Amino acid sequence: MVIISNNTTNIVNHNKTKTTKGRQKIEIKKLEDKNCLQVTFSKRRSGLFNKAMELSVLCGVDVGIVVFSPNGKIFVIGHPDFDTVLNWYLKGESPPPEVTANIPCVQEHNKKYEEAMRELEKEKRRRKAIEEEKKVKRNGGFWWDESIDQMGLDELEEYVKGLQKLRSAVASRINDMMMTQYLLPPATMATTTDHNVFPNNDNGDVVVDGSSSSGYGFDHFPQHFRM
Amino acid sequence: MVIISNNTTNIVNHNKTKTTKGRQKIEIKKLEDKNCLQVTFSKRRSGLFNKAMELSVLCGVDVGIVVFSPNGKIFVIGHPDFDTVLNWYLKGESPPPEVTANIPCVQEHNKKYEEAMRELEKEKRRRKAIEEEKKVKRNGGFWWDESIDQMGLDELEEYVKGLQKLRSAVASRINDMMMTQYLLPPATMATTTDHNVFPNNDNGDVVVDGSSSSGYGFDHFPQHFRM
DNA sequence: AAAACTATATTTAGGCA
DNA sequence: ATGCCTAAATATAGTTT
Repeated sequence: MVIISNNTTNIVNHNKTKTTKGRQKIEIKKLEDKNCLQVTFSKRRSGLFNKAMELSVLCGVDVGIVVFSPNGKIFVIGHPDFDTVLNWYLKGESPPPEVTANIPCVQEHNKKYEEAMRELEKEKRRRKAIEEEKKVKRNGGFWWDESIDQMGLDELEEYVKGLQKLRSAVASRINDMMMTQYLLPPATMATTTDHNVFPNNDNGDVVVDGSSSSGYGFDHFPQHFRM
Repeated sequence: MVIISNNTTNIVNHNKTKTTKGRQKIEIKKLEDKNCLQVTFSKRRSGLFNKAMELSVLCGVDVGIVVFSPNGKIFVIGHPDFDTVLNWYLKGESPPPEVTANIPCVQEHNKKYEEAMRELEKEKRRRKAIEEEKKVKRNGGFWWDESIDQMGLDELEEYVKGLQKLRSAVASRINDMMMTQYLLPPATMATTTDHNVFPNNDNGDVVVDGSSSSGYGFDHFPQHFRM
């Protein structure tokens, strides 16, 4: 005898007929049924964002996710918020360390080692960026000295490419300089506590930032978005 | 009588003593135990990346995730790869549509409607970006006409801010122009099929790109990374 | 096309090698 | 810290409203 609670009434099911088939196993390959795909996308995106925020809270780490929906809408989420995380990534930096780092000199050695390792990892990126910078400059000097209002579409696209390279070159140089300063004796270390060089926090109007800075409402995401 | 398979030997447990406590419920708040936190981070990051790639395959969508580990390492994953997705986001564009869109005129009407809605959504962003552009220009004209080699750290940071604003203004203008073209009669529509304006696919050397372009190895992530 | 619901598939906390 | 194990906790496919 199977008893099925229906939240309001108890239904006694004398035959062992199941009311639903329950969760079925599926292959991980592109869903064909357009409707099913839509529903699955919604459910799984929610699940993914939940997991991301749980990871962020449990481990005190920063995360950013961007998803393009099947209908071309963009969904983002992040802690502290997507754009901030993005900029840390673009700058090749880590989020500012917590103030727990102020325990004087115990972890000093460890810290230096980690810093050095990180620098090593960045080396490749930096070098590549510098090469790009050089290439851009060689390519006719000050190509950017124009107003974009007169450009056509193709010119604009070229322009954006150039900017992209230049930005990454600049970011790289900033890293370089900061690193150099960190490696000097502590007395001469500049007080560059504010790592947030890129200030674009205009994420609210991209599409949706489910619970990014809204105190982690894990149980429900804003339902006002339509894909 | 409980029979517990131990992979190699069968252990018959006559008492109903459980061998493990199994999964315990935990609160979603920062883990205190440093060691536990580390383990949980690894496990859950794996889980998160798996879910992301499943979502990507099941729904045929593009995803990007970046996570800063507790030890300051950066983990990224994405489809087709993180940097590509990132650039789509930065440009405010959608990934290039699949060629399935060639079914002649049935969904034509629907498509136009969706396009219009998307344009509407972009309007806010566009306007804001244009305002920023104006502000930047008013702010002394061609501030960018300098070489970055002579700049100090503070100047560089200001410079990057400016570039950031300019880039978003340019991206916005490109969107604008493309949209305008799309809305003209089909005969005059420009053939701008290549949406990939930003080509930086140098993600390999950031930290790790678990299975991004390696054919979705869901069951195992590269284990050569150390946090 | 978004909620609720059920039954099952998957994930993962806590141990241990 | 990675891999495996178990049992319990979640996530979610399929269905219904």
